[in-house]
Amino acid sequence: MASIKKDINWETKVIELLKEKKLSITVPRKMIIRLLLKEHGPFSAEEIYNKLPKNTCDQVTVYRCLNQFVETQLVTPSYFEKEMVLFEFNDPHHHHHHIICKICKKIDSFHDCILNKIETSLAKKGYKDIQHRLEFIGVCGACQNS
Amino acid sequence: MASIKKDINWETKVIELLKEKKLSITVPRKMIIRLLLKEHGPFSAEEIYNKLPKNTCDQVTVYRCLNQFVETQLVTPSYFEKEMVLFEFNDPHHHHHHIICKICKKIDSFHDCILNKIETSLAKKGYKDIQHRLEFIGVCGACQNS
DNA sequence: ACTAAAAATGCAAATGAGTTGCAAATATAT
DNA sequence: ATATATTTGCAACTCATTTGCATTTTTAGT
Repeated sequence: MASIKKDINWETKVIELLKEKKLSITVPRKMIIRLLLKEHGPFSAEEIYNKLPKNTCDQVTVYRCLNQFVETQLVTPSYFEKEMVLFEFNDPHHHHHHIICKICKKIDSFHDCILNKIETSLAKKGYKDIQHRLEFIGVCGACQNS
Repeated sequence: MASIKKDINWETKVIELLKEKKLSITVPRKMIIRLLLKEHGPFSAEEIYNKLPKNTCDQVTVYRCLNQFVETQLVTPSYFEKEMVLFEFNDPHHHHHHIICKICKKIDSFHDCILNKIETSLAKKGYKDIQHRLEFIGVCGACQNS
């Protein structure tokens, strides 16, 4: 009973999100968004595909959906390394960043957002040899009228 | 005369850098480092290959060299998008970050390094709809003794 | 609801940046 | 100068992601 109710709530929430972004409501889209809401990644496209119930959809569909979600900013991609794009639900109320271990590749996240504060907080967590990558993405003056 | 002298200086500087990183001195390595010192990227592996004088080396060698340079931190990679890794000489005295235009993909760089300051400075430069990606890379506690 | 038009999906095939194996060439150390 | 180790070129390969097209599902209009 409780779980049915809970699923109905997920369904409603997910449909709302898709409508907000003007994306049509399809089974694969709903399943992927629900997964990303329930489990907090970041996950690769392949991990997402594997986490979906068998026969939910083709792997190609996962790629297509994720691309659309990124375009509509429903989902945020992180580019840690070559061939390592990880996706996460984009919740503006839980803005955060990640740290990846160079060796074991485990990813941890933190909610600080000023660089020096961050480095201190990461050092306290036991990380050594910390580097960072900071990239901004925007629309330049020249492209604003096109 | 002046240009020969200048080239000799480049040669010396480049050899010094390679030795510092304990990399053997080869023609392709020297050429790639010299290019990255002379022109400030960031450049893709392909761009680098094309900028090298014809027949300097194979494209595979460019990939191999760049990977070694990244490993030894002689060069810094930026991951703006999937399949878009850009390389730059890593000069600790000119620490900076980039902004890419979502539309035209032109890359600009800036030297501020506190997030709010940065966003203000980018807005002054005329960018709109600014997002950022900040990732940290380090060695976690568990991996420090392995 | 019913139907036509639009959009999304599955499958198979293609793409393409980056990697790998191996023999030949080059660099390093003694 | 010679032996050993490293790097390079070439060709073939890999593998995540994309694309084309026929089929299915969704949406919007009546």
